[in-house]
Amino acid sequence: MKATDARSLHGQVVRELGTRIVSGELKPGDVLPREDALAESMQVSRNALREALKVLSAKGLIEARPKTGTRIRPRDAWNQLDADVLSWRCATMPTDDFIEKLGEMREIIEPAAAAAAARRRTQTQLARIDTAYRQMEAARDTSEWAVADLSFHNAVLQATGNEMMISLFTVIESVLGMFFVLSAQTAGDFKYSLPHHHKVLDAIRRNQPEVARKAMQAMITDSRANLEKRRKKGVRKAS
Amino acid sequence: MKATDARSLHGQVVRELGTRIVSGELKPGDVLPREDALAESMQVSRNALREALKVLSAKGLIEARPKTGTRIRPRDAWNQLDADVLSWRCATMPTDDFIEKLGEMREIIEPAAAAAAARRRTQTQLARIDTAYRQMEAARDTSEWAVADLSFHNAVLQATGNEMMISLFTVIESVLGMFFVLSAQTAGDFKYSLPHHHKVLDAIRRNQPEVARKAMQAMITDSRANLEKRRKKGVRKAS
DNA sequence: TCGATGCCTTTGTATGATAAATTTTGCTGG
DNA sequence: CCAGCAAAATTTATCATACAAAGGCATCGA
Repeated sequence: MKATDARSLHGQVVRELGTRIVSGELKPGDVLPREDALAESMQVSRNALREALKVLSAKGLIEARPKTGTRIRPRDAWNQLDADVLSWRCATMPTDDFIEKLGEMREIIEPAAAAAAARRRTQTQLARIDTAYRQMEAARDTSEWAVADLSFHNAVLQATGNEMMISLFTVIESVLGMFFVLSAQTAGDFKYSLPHHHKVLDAIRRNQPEVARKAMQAMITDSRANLEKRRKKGVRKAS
Repeated sequence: MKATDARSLHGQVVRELGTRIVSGELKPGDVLPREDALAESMQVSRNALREALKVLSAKGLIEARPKTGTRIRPRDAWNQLDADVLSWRCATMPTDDFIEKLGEMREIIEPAAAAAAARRRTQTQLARIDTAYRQMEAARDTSEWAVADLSFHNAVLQATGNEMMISLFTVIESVLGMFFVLSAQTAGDFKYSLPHHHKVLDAIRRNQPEVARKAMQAMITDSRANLEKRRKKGVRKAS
């Protein structure tokens, strides 16, 4: 769940090349310069560069072969659910299209997760969701709200007990991240979704899967509509 | 989507250490031997080892810090949707619990994907699904059926046009892989799910999202029941 | 024209050395 | 005896260089 360490040198190289690829500055099919040349141009040893290339290769962004060189792989080979890839996309390409897709993913994942959580949550897991909810209640600004909100949705995913579901938190994280950015300007009633969260919490507490699913579904539908509204109001080049 | 190349040396190291970690032979919290010692014990250079460690680190399996050493991260930090991690789990830990979770994921993803595909598929994408269906029809043995089945479900995911959905194909791949292994013994009517697939194809062709969703849902429910049945019949230690 | 063989470029692997970071230890002063 | 700071030791991080292997390209021959 943790992004690659940006402090280390090869971490910086990963981030640099990764963003260049994801942003489209380096297109699929392009071949990178030779390793020693690229290493020199980035002011790192070939060794550090190679470690970075291996990481990018693990994310499906590139592929290296002797003699042929290292080339960018097609977009559908990328590990689109990787935490770094998602964050790089969010950082460089907040197109309407991408936001829409993120919302779609969320709408698939979270209601199902809420239902599963209502079915199988342990006492401890419920307590964690409850704690997050209270922190949302107590939040005094958008920043506090943001971390509490993330905690809430993370706790719901945790309560499913399905580790693959939990790994999908990276997607939810991206969605909420975009939302917070876009709603930072209109800092008015940032707690408006509290009732929705309460319904979800309550349904999970009472072990009512279908109620939890519907409540979560309603919350997300509302959230997407809200996002759409703010996006239209906000400053944008293309109409 | 492609697993790490096992031909290269560091690829072998990744696989070796990865399976040892995922299988539980190396437990979370354990610290690996020092890099030079580990490199020597695995008969590779420290360089190749480090590249492997970086890849495992990118998958969230390990974390390295100076002086402290390299240690196995807790399971919920692992990138459970990574193609390699999934395949290593399938190879070493086909517990009932894990199969159940895979089925749950599939039941969440595929109906939603079918609905989205029915809504947005292009002509070309539909053609690809159709082609896969015909290959399933024409399959003469379980092996041919397996590749065609994978093609079909992959084509449906592709037709959603959502790249994150497409990346989830790794999960479906794992589920079907397990299914094929378990159903290899009873090679009787391997085409029994053909009508289900036809309904899905038809609904997607006619742009009927809810019909497609229900058809896919029915297919998966049936598939899970079937898997459960075979699993009980099969040779197992624990009842 | 086709095919095989040798060369050449690029990634893959190995080795040794130095830097940086962090924990531990030990020293000093109160 | 304890607190706090400084030095040391250990481990990863980075660098530099050399050689091996693989894959394409050209050349040469039939």
